[in-house]
Amino acid sequence: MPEGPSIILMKESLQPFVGKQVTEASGNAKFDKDPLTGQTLHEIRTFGKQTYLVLDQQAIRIHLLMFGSYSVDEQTKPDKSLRLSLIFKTGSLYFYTCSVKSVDLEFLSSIDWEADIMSDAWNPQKAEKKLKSKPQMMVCDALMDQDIFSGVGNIIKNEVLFRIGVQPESLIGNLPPKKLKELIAEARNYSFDFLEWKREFVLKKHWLVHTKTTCPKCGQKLVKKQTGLGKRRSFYCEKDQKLY
DNA sequence: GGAAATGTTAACTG
DNA sequence: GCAGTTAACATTTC
Repeated sequence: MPEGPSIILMKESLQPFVGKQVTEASGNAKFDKDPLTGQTLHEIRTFGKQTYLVLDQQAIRIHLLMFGSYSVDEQTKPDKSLRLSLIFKTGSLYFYTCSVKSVDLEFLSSIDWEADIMSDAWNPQKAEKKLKSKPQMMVCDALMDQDIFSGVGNIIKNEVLFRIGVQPESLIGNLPPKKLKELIAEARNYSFDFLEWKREFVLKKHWLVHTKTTCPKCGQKLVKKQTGLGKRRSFYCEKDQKLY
C-alpha cells in the first residue's frame, strides 16, 4: 500500500493518539519494547515513506515496505505476525509486516525534511540542485531516489513521466530546464492527486499508464520494461514520451 | 499454484 | 575497502 501519500493517510489515522500515554507495548519487533510503556506520544512525523512516532525518550521509525499494514482499535485478536502494538487507554495501534526501529530523538534533526515530497517544507529549488548534480542519472531512478523525492514510489514515477511526456530512460542532464522544472512540479502535484484519490478509494481508476497496456492518448501499445539501476518496471508510450 | 509487485537493507561478488 | 549486484524479507493479487 505504501507510497508517500498513503503514509499521510496513516498519519491521519494515528493522530488521535497524540498526547496519550502508552500503557502496553508488544509484538515481534527486534528491540526492547518495555521502555515504551509509560511514555507519551508527542507527535507523528512522516518523512517520505517513513513514519516516526515521537515519544518522551525515543522515536519509533516505521516503514511499511512493500506489504506493510496497520490497523487502529482492532477487534479481532492480533496473531503472531504482529510486529508492534501500542495500547493506550483510549485505543490501540497495530502494525504488521513492516520495518520497525527505535531511533534517538536526535536522529530526527538529522533528517532533510525539505526532501519530503508531501511536506510543507518541500523545497523544489533544492531538488533541482540535487538533480543537476547528477546529470548521468536516468529520470526513472531520479524520481525513485528517496534523498531527492522522498515519498515517490513506482506508481507515482510512471504516472508523472507520462504526464510530462518524458521517457523513463532519459538522462537528467539531457532534459531542457523547463522539463526539469516540470518533473519536479509534477512529482509533487501528482502525489497530492494520488492522496485524494487514495482517500476516496478511486486511485486505480485514475491510473493512465501504470499496469496498463495501451496509451490513453494515442491508443498505441504501451511499452512495459524494467528500467534504470533500480530495475523497476516502467510503463510508457514510445510515441507520447520523448527520450532525451 | 506460480509469478509478480506500491520497497529497503544485508550480504554477497569482483 | 569500494562499487555494483543479488538475496532476503513477506503478503496480496492476478
